[in-house]
Amino acid sequence: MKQRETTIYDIAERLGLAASTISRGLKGHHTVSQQTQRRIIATAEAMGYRSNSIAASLRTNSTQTIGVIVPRLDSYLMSQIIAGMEKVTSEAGYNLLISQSREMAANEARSVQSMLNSRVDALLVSLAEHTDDLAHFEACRAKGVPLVFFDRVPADMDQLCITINNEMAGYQATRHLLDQGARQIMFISGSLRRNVYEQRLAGYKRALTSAKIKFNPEHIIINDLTEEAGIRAARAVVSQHADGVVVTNDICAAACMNEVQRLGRRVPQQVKFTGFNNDIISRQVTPALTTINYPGIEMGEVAARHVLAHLKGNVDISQLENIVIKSSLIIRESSL
Amino acid sequence: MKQRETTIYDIAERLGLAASTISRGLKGHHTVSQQTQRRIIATAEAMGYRSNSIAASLRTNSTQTIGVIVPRLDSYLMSQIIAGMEKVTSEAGYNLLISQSREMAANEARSVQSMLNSRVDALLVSLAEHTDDLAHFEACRAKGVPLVFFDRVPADMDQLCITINNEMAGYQATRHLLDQGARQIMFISGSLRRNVYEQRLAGYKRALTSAKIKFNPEHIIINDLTEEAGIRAARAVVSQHADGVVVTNDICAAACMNEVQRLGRRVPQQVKFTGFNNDIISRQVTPALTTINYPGIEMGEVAARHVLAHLKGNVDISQLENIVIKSSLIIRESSL
DNA sequence: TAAAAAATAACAATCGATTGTTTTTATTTT
DNA sequence: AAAATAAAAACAATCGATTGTTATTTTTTA
Repeated sequence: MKQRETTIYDIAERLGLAASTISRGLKGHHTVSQQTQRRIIATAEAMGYRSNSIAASLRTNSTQTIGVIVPRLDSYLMSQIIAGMEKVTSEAGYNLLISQSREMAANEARSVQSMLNSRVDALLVSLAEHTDDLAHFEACRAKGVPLVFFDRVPADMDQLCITINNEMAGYQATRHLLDQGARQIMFISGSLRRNVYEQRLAGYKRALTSAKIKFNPEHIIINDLTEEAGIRAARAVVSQHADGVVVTNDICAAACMNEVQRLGRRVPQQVKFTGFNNDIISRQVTPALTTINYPGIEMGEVAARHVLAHLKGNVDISQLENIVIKSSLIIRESSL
Repeated sequence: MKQRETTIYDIAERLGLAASTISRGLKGHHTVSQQTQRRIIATAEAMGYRSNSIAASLRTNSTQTIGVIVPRLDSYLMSQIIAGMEKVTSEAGYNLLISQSREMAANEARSVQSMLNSRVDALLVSLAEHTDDLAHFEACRAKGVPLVFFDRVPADMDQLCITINNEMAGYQATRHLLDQGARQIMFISGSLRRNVYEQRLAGYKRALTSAKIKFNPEHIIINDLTEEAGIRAARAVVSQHADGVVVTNDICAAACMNEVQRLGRRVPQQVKFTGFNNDIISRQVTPALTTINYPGIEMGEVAARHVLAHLKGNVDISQLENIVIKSSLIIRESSL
């Protein structure tokens, strides 16, 4: 039972003015006298008037809304990124329309469509694991809707991408374990279809090469980086006699490390671990987990700020290719 | 540089039909012949037509959008709840407009206004810590916008609320520690202005009473439940010679428990801990943390399903007062 | 004081889809 | 074949705010 809402026409009628005058009066346009403005605002207030953004959007062709599509919402990193975006956009008067692909390309495509139908002013996207065809983003270009990728970005698309230096982070984590004396270093990662994992692997390989250690494909485990996956991976860590493990996610790393200890290996003495993201869990697990600081909130803020600047016309994101947020290795007991 | 979009008028012109026929044809209305429908759909496809939801919303007075306001987005529990909501609503063709109050009543009020301006079909809210005046929700009632609270709900508002049984959970956690022999049990909690904490405290007190233990106000610590707060609280736990600690959040509990161990107390032998939420961290910390399973995803799903059912007219939420999601104590090593 | 200039406010089209009503066309029935 | 009915499509108003243009006051200037 939606009530009929008060409109500018109602106010106009009450005051014996034209609707256009109400519209201008409400936003302090100089062609409406101060006195009339005060009357309009007072009456609007009294009548419980609330501007209908839908009508305004239709007319102005701008919704003050930004669409966000992430692989999954129930992840600490993603929630940090979104929190950063929300802070920046809400301060600028923009709303956030959010959806999750749940790692499926079909859902992602549906979301893009739906958001374009909702006429979002811009789109911020982190790719689903199973997205390989990027055709569903073509519509953004066609409609002129700014598109920015973050974290999980496409390999070859002429579009602004916000990432950390994943290759470097993978290198640093691996290099650190090598420096600590590890020689049989395993690498546990999410699907290599996604840049974040593929590049971390590249960094891992580079570190091995730099230490003149031959890459062993058996040392690579690809899974979904959940707790359960970490526990499963622990058996391989033990059976492969690994003395170091680079995991591309703290949750999986923590679970794996705990299970490895349960299986009788001592961490860090026998097996050293590094994780990824600097999740809270990395600080509270025993031993504390060496990890890569991933500034999620900042990534969200940067992505949002660039999109807003582009919408204001201050920046042209089509002139930008890549923005790299600074990450860093945080060394804790799990690798010493 | 937004392109001009294809409209039903463009399609109408191309086919020599009326716009109304295009509109009906696109949604398979029976007054448009099968053959014409096929022609319309094919042409729409060819012209890259995308329905403008804004225009439709204006006309139909329904946006297929649900607003969500949470105290903060970067919390694992909240992200689980939102994930549950997103799953249910997206399957029903609804979008989610999300904002965070960052625990401030003013932001919350602003979000309500903004969402009403955006004409959301319904509103799902979890209260900010500092909200005591609920006047900003009055507008929802006035406009007839369905309003459902979850997790952090108002004490006295005639509105549907989705919660767990916080009193019972607080009782169970405390009772369990008592059963394990603890007698000096501290209670670490967020602001008692919010039902979730106030009721857990009530459960704590009831458990003490049931064991004929006098309530000691010095055993209550109120903080913001962060890691840092947990670490700070650890000193009090030690100095008060507590042998049991009920913490209303796993992150704070894990941090506190770790710090208490660092300070030389043995857990669970000397001090037993229980947390809240069944966060991943509760499983990975050492010793594993006894906690209350808080089904966040399910809470989000239930909230969303009820709102959708109400919008469809299948349920009248104004006839419902409270829906309690089942929670349960999960016993792990930290309390044995 | 009349004309020019400036300040206010009204007029009217527009954004794009929806939907009740009417008209036209096609199909049945007698 | 004419009348009655059904099917298909057109017409036109509507949702509520915005904005370019025009009209009316008011103020200033000559």
